[in-house]
Amino acid sequence: MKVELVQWPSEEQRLTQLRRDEVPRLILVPEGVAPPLSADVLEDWIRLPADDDDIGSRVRVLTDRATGIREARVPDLDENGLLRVSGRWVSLPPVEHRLMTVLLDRYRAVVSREALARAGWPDGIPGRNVLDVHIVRLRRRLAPLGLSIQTVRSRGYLLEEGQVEVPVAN
Amino acid sequence: MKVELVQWPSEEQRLTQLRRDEVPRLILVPEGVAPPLSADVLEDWIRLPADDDDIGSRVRVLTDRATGIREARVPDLDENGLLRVSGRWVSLPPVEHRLMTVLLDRYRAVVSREALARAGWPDGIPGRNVLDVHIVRLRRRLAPLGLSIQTVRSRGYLLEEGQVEVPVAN
DNA sequence: CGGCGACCTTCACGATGGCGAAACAACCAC
DNA sequence: GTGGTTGTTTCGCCATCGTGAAGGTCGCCG
Repeated sequence: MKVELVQWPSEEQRLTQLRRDEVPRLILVPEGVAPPLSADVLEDWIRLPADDDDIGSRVRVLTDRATGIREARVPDLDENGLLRVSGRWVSLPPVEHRLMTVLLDRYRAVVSREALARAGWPDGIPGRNVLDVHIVRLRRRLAPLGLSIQTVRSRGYLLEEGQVEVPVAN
Repeated sequence: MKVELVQWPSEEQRLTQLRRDEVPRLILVPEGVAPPLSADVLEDWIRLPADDDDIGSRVRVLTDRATGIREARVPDLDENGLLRVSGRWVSLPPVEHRLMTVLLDRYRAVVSREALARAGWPDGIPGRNVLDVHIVRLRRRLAPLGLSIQTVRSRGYLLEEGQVEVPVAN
């Protein structure tokens, strides 16, 4: 995502526009002029005259933030079992495809084992342990995509992006 | 919330600590030294020598962001025992789930031990010590989320955000 | 002011059960 | 055959929860 450079205060109107459009922007503030203050994380400013490297550093941070926000989106699963997330993809076999459909419907929320069992095996679940095994397999398949399935003990499972829950010592 | 000023690169270790503790910080970068880059919205840097007003401006923005994030920390407990606070979450086992429900109902207010005991064990409390033990466990689980349970001696317990050390006046 | 007792904190231990994961076998598609 | 998918068995870890016990802190009372 491109970062816009804004002259201050001469381009104030353009700044207003960029803020409304949620475009990342770096404001160039001449000596002796007060910078416009905003808590917006997509906005930054720098005092002129400034080193090109310093401008580059701030632009880079703004870019990272913008792409970070952009990539916080829900993964996409099509009817053929192709799961796409941030450019990469994997193909899911039938059972895991059905499981993943439910997990995505309740993205970041808990899905009970019963619901998963019904989705994965509409004609009745074959064994008691099958679900566990398929969760393990699904986990391995999702890991390269930055997705992870968290266990919520005695309640079910939860699909979210990457991070691992902090273990607590007892 | 206080913004910490960090010398770079001499105070690198302190910076690591502040990042982990999610303390807002402004990094002071001498001439000719590359600033540390981070997309963290609670971090900013400024090139030395810097005008006091410019430092003040950046500190202020960081303060605004920190308080904004802090205020967004409204704990949310769902029916599955999932406790969410500002993006992060932990799953609470049945007993702690019931205890937490009462503590959240009376957020920032004192809840008596009797009320907690009734909520946690509707069929009668099994032992005299059980509640204490579960409070300890709940405390450890909440700490990573920035929540803490305070003891009000002979009155009960109180749930609030992040523990603050308050010295006793004499 | 010193000590007692109530209240609170924390650890360690064992029982129980949920869950993870490897290994194996059967099956199917190409 | 070769490789991918699915179900089963089996072993064992570890989270949860109650219990006992060892301090620690604080208020109150003699």
